[in-house]
Amino acid sequence: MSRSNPRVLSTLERAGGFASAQEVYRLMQREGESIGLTTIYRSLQSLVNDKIVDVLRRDDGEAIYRLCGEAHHHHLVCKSCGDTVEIEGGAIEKWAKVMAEEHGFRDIGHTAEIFGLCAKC
Amino acid sequence: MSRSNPRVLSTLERAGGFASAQEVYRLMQREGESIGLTTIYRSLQSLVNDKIVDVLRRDDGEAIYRLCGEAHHHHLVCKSCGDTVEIEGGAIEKWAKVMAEEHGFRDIGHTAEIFGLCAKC
DNA sequence: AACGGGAATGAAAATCATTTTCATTTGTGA
DNA sequence: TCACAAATGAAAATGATTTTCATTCCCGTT
Ligand SMILES: [Zn+2]
Ligand SMILES: [Zn+2]
Ligand SMILES: [Zn+2]
Ligand SMILES: [Zn+2]
Repeated sequence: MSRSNPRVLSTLERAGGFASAQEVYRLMQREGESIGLTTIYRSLQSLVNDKIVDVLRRDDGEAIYRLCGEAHHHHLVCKSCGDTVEIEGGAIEKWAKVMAEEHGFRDIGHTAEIFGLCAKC
Repeated sequence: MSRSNPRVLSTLERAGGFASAQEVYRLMQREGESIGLTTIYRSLQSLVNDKIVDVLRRDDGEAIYRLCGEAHHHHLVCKSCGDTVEIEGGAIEKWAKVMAEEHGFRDIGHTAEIFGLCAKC
């Protein structure tokens, strides 16, 4: 596998930590950086593998990459404008544990996302 | 706009109420039905507009259409053998609603999955 | 410095779901 | 029967993502 090109991560940060591969590409072009789209896809994929960014899907199916902090959290995402709020899992954390025990599962993780329309949309 | 071709809805039901457009197409072909892919996309879109089916996204970005009224549930998946258990959302359902309200989001949906190692693995 | 091999890069082609175009067929009411 | 709108689907277009593959870059060794 390949390692992430640092300029890609840097651009994702500059984009507000939330963008599609195509958007990162256009942004870098606009700023005069010379890079291939392929490298952007590869770098983002590598960042996902390393759990440095999350990947979600827009309503239209395009993948959006989001820089994630260390702390475990969940997302509230606007279906229309892509605005994202990091939220606490609250009751989910216990729910996951209880459900897993109940069915004999161990070594668990979980994902939970909420999608909807934000106040502006 | 166009109205939904009834054979498409019937096929989606027969598929367990959960399939992509391409899967509906392949299923109808296998059963000897003559229909164009375009009509399937149009019909599914129309069913979505009429709120007869939901549309979600697979991890790979492909749209999957789900008959509304299918019981809402979540999954507990084994990372190793792929075994899957359908589970109730429990506290999650209220969590999603509360979190959304708190941030001014409306018209929401959510996803939540737990993954781990099952008893056999 | 010259060499060599593996990693990184990116242009171009391939893939694949979905949408658009547009010519043809079908249904329906006057 | 006629006219006309809606429905259909083949084919082309679109657009994101992946694959291919030749070239370039990096780095340690001779
Ligand atoms: Zn919004
Ligand atoms: Zn959590
Ligand atoms: Zn298992
Ligand atoms: Zn739920």
